[in-house]
Amino acid sequence: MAMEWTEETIARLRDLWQQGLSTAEIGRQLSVTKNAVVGKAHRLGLKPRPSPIRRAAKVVPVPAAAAVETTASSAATESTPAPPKSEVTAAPVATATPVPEKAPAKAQAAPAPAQQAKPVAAAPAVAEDGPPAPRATRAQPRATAKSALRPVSEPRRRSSQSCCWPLGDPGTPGFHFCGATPLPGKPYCAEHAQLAYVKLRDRRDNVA
DNA sequence: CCCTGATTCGC
DNA sequence: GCGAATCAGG
Repeated sequence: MAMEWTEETIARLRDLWQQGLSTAEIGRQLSVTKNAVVGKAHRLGLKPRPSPIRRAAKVVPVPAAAAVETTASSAATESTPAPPKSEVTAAPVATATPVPEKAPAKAQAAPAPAQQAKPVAAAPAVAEDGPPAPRATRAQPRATAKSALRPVSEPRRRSSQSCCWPLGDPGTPGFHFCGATPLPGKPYCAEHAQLAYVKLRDRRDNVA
């Protein structure tokens, strides 16, 4: 069954996406797979994040018919003779977005260093429910978390004006977000930020 | 092997 | 429209 992309889930997707979280991570917090996340993100039109790969020349059949219609309509708009080979696609970085540098980002930029410390939705007060409430268990199953967790100074990228801490189970009637005023540059309010930024290396074991 | 995102294509 | 399968780079 297809995921119900409600306004709330979409809003969350957008928010998390904007925060720079990885697709897999967004998926975990949203209880969907990374594929679903990236797929939806595409359809939503948002998706200008650094891609690890270039993926340009594939084994796609590309019959001779593809070369047709070059002259027909698009006068001088479309004319890509296709690069000869390994074209180091100069990743079209955000057009006019103050995207943080990549280099320094590794040390102190995005709130999601990935693979080490990540803001995860720890089970709020509704954890007793039992359902797929976001949880933060398994602190350090492996030694990957060698570095200490520290969000340090977040880049001033206020995403929303309300804490997006999830309360309840997404998809259920009672689900809603905290809504309180978040900390500057963070998606959560002061209280939830404390719970959110914990060390954790959870994998994908959604319950939904 | 782990991770990442991108694209395809059956549903 | 959705997302698993697949691809592809780090």
